[in-house]
Amino acid sequence: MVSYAELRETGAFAPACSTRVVLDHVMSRWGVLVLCTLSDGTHRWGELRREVEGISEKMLASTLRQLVADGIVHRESLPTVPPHVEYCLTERGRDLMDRMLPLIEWIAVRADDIVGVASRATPNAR
Amino acid sequence: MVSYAELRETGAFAPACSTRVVLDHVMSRWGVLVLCTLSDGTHRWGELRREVEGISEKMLASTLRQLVADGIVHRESLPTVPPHVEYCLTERGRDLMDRMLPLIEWIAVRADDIVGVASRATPNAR
DNA sequence: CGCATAACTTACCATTTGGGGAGTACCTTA
DNA sequence: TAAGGTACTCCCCAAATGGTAAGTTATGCG
Repeated sequence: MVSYAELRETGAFAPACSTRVVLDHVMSRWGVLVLCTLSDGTHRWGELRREVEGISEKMLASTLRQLVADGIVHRESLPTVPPHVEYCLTERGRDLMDRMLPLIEWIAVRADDIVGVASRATPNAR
Repeated sequence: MVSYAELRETGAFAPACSTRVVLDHVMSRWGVLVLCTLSDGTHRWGELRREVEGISEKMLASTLRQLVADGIVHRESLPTVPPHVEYCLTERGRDLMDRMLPLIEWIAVRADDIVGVASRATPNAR
């Protein structure tokens, strides 16, 4: 188990480093949602479009392209007409989601509470 | 331990829900970096500005304002001249970072490999 | 014949994001 | 009296983000 401080000293968080790039891919607004959905199993394009509510075709396409290029998501195109394309996590993707899901769950459970603090804007809160 | 599928069924990931709002605050480009730095202990404004390389004053201010409003970061202003302001994680923030740091570390360790896959574009990788 | 279907891509345009730099407040020190 | 240090806020503008809608490809079906 490495600490954040140790990693920082290795230069792992410099302005244009690979860590920041991966962070941007994986923790982007739509990236997180797509990955969570895929953590549930293989999904087709159309299913992802429906399940990740609010995503546009453009963003779904570019998000998936990025995650596939990063080796986190696997794309399988079945040679049927009309085309069927399936997406699932690679082993690397499953490893990643093993770490991300606990975080997502923690957030989902407490989210109402957290934005509640904000919207009530209680000056003497806590 | 709740699963993503179960959470989804509760409506926890609908388009403008609190989960997505918190996700946006906490997993934003600068939010992650500020939180990681604070997970290392209390920091002053000027220290954060230096340690989170590349952040502008504007973004540091708005990121901190958001995290403070969400009850994740605590702000303490010391009545000295010139002013000293200290930021640290709240208990909620420490809880959050307990979940986030393993993920960050996993990413930092493998980031070179991941973007490497992208630039090499190896079709049979992993 | 021509429409439907699935998974995209492309072009255009509005909104959002975010950088730069000046402004502010306040007391201390030269 | 003037400069300086600290932690901001505000305004303007350029650049990136992302939505909408139309186009594409290939074939089965009414």
